[in-house]
Amino acid sequence: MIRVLLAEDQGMVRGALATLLNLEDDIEVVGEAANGEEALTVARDSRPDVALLDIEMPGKDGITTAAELRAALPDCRVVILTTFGRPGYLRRAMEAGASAFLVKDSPAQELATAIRRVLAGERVIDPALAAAALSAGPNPLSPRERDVLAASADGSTIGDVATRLRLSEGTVRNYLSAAIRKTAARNRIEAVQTAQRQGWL
Amino acid sequence: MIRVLLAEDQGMVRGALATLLNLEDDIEVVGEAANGEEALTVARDSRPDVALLDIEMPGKDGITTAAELRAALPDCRVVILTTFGRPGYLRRAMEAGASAFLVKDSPAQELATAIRRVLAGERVIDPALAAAALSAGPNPLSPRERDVLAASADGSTIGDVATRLRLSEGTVRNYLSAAIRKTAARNRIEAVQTAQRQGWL
DNA sequence: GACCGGGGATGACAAATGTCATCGCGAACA
DNA sequence: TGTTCGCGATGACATTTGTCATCCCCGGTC
Repeated sequence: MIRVLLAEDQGMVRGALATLLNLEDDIEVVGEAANGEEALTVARDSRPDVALLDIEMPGKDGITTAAELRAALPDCRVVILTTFGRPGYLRRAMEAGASAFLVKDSPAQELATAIRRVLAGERVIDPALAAAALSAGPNPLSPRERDVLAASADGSTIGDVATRLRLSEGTVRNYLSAAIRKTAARNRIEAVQTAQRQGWL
Repeated sequence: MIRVLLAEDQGMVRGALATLLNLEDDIEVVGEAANGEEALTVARDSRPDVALLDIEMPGKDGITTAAELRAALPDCRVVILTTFGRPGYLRRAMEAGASAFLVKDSPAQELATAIRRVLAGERVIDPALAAAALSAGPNPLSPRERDVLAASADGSTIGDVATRLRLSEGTVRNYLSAAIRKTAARNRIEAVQTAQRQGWL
């Protein structure tokens, strides 16, 4: 039996996926979690063979969780499951040690297939997505530019961001200007959007 | 047997939910759809007792679909399923003739329960969400303010919006200013965000 | 007929944002 | 040892955005 841990914040989706997986006669869901923290503690107890991690979770996200899980349980393979097939997500997931990267758009039966293939030592990645991730290149934003852009994402004013990040307003403007240039945007709203679309935040 | 139509764009979630529902011995999924248009055509063929509609779908969204479905098949009850429990969504869903409003956060077994209760003539709504929707009041934005705010949501410049909506730049600024005031925001980014959070767009 | 309210517009003004040049500091690096 | 790069800052400047008063037109409605 393949022992699976399932981390997904939406209860209805989590329950449905668990049911789906438990119907497979070689798969058994041995733990469920609604966020990254929970996934780590549950994993330490249940010792799964594969952890299925959603990226978009409150608190600790799936990619961060993947990295910590790989460190804590090196034998446990990680399958990343996400709503958005963003190039930066894929890149970061691979760097965090994931063995597979699935988007929720794909048909349901691919989930069990991917789990089996991962356990056989394979890596499972949508070829089109892999190509997109490679052609998009790495994140061009410096860490600080990322911080500033992320802090601006909620509509905060430059003054707000400066206070929150303990920077001068001029500095914030400079970083934003650089981010806008690097994302080929016309203002920070567009910059935030392209950065998010690429998975750079 | 309760005949259910399932409309949800994410293949993996749709498949899992279908499996979950088919396990119930009084429920049968008689049709699946990945968007609103498809849901309508499938419904005309499969004549479901209940249609389960996701709001966030590409093309025709779940609420619009609900209204058209109620017109085409008056005997078919509508259950709205959504990721976001936004007050405006609930309000619009009810106005579109929905019998139930579920958020995907809630546990999986609530889905089957809700379907049975809806078929028994009940309405199923999370009380906390209902209270939020009532206390939030109706959408304060005029139709045109809504248009302009929605057109600004993607980071377009005022000039862009003016061109797209065939308005003068000054007019766009005026509408945006009004929308900012009504949403108690400090700039249009915040205005867009609160409007989206309330389900006003 | 008078009186709204919404849509659309103009002009003026203040405030916020974006751009650029320039500086200092420190760490990495060839 | 000099060079490069990221971080942080300042000042000046042009542009964009947000606010406000004021106007016109039109379709209700009292």
